[in-house]
Amino acid sequence: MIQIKNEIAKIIKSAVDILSIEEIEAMIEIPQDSSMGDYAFPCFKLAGQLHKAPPLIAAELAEKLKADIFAKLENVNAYLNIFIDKKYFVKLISSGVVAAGESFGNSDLGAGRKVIVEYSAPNIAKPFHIGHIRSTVIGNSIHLIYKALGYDVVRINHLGDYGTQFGKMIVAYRRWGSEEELKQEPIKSLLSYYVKFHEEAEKDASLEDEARAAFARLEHGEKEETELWQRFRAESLSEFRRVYDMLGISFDSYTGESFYSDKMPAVLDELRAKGLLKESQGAQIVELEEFGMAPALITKSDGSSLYITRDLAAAIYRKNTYDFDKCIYVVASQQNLHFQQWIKILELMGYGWATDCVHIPFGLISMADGTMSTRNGRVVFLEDVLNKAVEKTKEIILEKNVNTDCIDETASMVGIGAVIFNELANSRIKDYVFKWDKVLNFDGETGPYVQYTHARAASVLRNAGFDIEKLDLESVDFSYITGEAAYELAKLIYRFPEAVIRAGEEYEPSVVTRHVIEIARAFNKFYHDEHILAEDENEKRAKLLLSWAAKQSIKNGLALLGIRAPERM
RNA sequence: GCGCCACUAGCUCAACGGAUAGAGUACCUGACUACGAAUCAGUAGGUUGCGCGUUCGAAUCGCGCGUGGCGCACCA
Repeated sequence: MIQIKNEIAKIIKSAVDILSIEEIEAMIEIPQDSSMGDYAFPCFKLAGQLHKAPPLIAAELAEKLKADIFAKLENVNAYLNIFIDKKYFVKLISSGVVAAGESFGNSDLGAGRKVIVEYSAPNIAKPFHIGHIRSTVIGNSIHLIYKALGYDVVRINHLGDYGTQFGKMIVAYRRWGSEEELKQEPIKSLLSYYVKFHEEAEKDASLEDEARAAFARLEHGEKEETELWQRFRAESLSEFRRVYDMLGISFDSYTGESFYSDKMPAVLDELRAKGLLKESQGAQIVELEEFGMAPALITKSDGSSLYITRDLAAAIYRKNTYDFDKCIYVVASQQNLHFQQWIKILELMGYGWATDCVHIPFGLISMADGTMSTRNGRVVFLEDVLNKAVEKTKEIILEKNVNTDCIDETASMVGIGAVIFNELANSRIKDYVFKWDKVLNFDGETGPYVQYTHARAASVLRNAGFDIEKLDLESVDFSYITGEAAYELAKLIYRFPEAVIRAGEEYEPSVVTRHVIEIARAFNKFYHDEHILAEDENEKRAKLLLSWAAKQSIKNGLALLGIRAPERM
């Protein structure tokens, strides 16, 4: 599809040749109010070199520039306001979407480049709770966005399947657990043992030492501990898979922390050989004071490993295995310091590719009565949230008497879509408090609103018997698209690919979410203001094509968020 | 104490250093005899936490302060 900004930049450059096309393009903006043009070029920066007042420059440009794609040029103060020929614009977007179809919004920016996205990474033997939704859903969307940008993407679920917590679990199971319980309700039982452990550890601190010892034995490969750990791991994984299936999420690799346990000695040797390791209070550390950071603890005084050690091993392993161009870690902002230390250590080890590793943090989800905590059982299970959302959707469908023969599937699409959409609607860095009425709200800027818009467009196209395959594009007369609402919709569709690129650059799925909302809102206004199934065949054909383009854009946008778009709901 | 992050309408949030700071929600009001009312439209709502600076121009950049969150050695 033709890049209008680039076209404008070329035309401006031909008149004032003091900036590069890229610089001009970066200066071109989109006015908030479309009465000030489809695009605008502020002339302040030219003033110095041209020795003229900005408004004068703008006026001269408005006078001087001529091109077929311009309907009108105006100058308001220092701005050159550019109005694109509507017919040209609408034709451009409609044919662009038709040509691209399912891949409208995609590009080849990342062709030939490999990206790893690490996300979700729940702790085995703990329930999958609402706090895990962020990494899971944000990471999944980032992977989809990078894929759309043409990158070769590898999805890794770095399971939290190792560490002292398993020592705790083993101790707790031995003391208070039973084979019987574990068989019947594996996750709930494991959670109760974990909670019990922390209750008891409050009274008896020696339990913590016992847990560390149990983990040390696990790390040494002792049979009994290993068997228990494997048991816990298998039970948890099958539970996680159930939730991933509901969300429609999968991974290329489930190599968690335990996978790297046998790769750590080599890392330790390397750190030692490079003179980075230092003993302190019986533990091995890397001193980072000169970089303004607390020292990083590499191994505990009992010799067992820590999180950061495994992350170092994992990064090196991944570089060797995948030779990535970029490795994206979608992990909570609480771990900012950890990632700063970790990346600094990789740098100190002499790995230039350390800068290709990026931590993408996100804010905290808390409960109204405090931080979410597995230890004291104050959690909301993600599966319960998804089920409730589906249930509520089903009630609404039945109430509205929707014409669909697959109520359950639609309810699942919309209910789960609502939860995902809600999660991806805001900037990922924002903290928020979990509230049932918020996650179950289907009015306003929500997933169901966007999906409804898609279904509505589908309905009009269905009623008209519109078939894009049989449409002769040349026969469509876009001069029938005259309304302001139609034109605003066309502009938003045109800009969808730019939103995808920006979302990728900023690792920010909400950029796509918001753009999809904008398209949906514009379509609804268009739908309301104008009669699509017009008497005049030519008018109808043009409007149907625009509707089809809107529907396709919404569908593609939702797909990048990991949400399906129903034909009816 | 030190570090990182956040702070915009009653609430939840937008806004490539650019024009009169925008949506949703809640309150009030209007529109289903055209294609789906899970919709659309209107009224009202602001000293962008505070101060100083940089700039032709600051919600946005810098410095200082305030409030809140998170982190800071054997958890992950």
